[in-house]
Amino acid sequence: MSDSDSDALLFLTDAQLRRGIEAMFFAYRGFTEDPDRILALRGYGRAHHRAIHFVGRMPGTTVTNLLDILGVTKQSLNRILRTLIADDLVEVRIGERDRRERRLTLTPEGRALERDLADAQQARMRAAFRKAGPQAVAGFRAVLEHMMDPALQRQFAAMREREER
Amino acid sequence: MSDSDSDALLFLTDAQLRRGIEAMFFAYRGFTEDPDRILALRGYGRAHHRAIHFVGRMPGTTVTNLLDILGVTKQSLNRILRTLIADDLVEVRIGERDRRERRLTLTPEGRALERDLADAQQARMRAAFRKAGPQAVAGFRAVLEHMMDPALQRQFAAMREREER
DNA sequence: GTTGGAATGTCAACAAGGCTGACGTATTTT
DNA sequence: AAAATACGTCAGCCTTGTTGACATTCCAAC
Repeated sequence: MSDSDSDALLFLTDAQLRRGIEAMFFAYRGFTEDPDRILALRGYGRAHHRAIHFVGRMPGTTVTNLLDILGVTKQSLNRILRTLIADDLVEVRIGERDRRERRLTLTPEGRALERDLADAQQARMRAAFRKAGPQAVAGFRAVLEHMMDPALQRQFAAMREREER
Repeated sequence: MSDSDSDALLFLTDAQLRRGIEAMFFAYRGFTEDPDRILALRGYGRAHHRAIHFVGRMPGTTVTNLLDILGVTKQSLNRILRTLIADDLVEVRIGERDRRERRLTLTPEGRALERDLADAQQARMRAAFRKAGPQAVAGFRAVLEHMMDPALQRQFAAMREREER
């Protein structure tokens, strides 16, 4: 291996990878902290946040679709969904074309909570993005995308397209 | 605001921030997946991984120090440590200067598991780093650092210095 | 020296939120 | 009519977070 080759690969050393791993761990804590505080006020947890987020993002989604995205069992999701429906944050309608499906949407109250949570989480993300600059943000996202499982990468790409429409 | 200003801030739109948030969520799943499989074989969870990782990184650390880094209650950590000690992965020595302290180190067996876990997690990180390139990796780390809480940022910087010695 | 407070760590009990397995009920597809 | 799909639910388990009560040790003030 030539000197320039090994130079070019210096960012792949064990030490560098370990730094990446630890950065990921510490940053994720910051990432969840602010919404966690809001959720705690209402006796909810992160699972509720995830459900609210993705129902808000894809209104009219089905339970099965949500299961794929969240990567939990239906029993687990059902428990959370049950409380959200009981608390009138999520609304269920029987599918029109296929009446086995349950179409999920946020109620006005659900949208309000979704905004609160998103605002809190986005504030920190915005600050980090601004301090790091656009180039860094592009890199941040590139690395994260490559770190996902292929199936999730596709999910992610699909959401991006939904965004652009 | 001039056109060039608004152009420069395009990476801070709500849509971009949302993409960042979702990327973070999906990527973290990938990030934990591979070690999770190894841990499951021995009946351990992520909490065990975190403890093993940081004890390996800072041999002779105390319980309190570990608590600061992991951000859980001492009761929670204690339960995990108890199993790791019983399974002979972590060794405890009473502090020499202050006999209230418990100094933690990995046993040879603990180091072996630590390496297995690190190898699994690093493999994915290395692949992502390589595909994204050195510039992206720098950006990735810059954004993550700015996303941490200030206290954790300091912890992170301290570990980096330890690295460089 | 003794004593009282602070720091360190342990044990017990509880809750959230994952999981598996089994089963029931509509509804659609074949 | 039979098979497959979408969803809900009951029961029970595990990990890992929490709070509360308690034991040990150190240190500093008296």
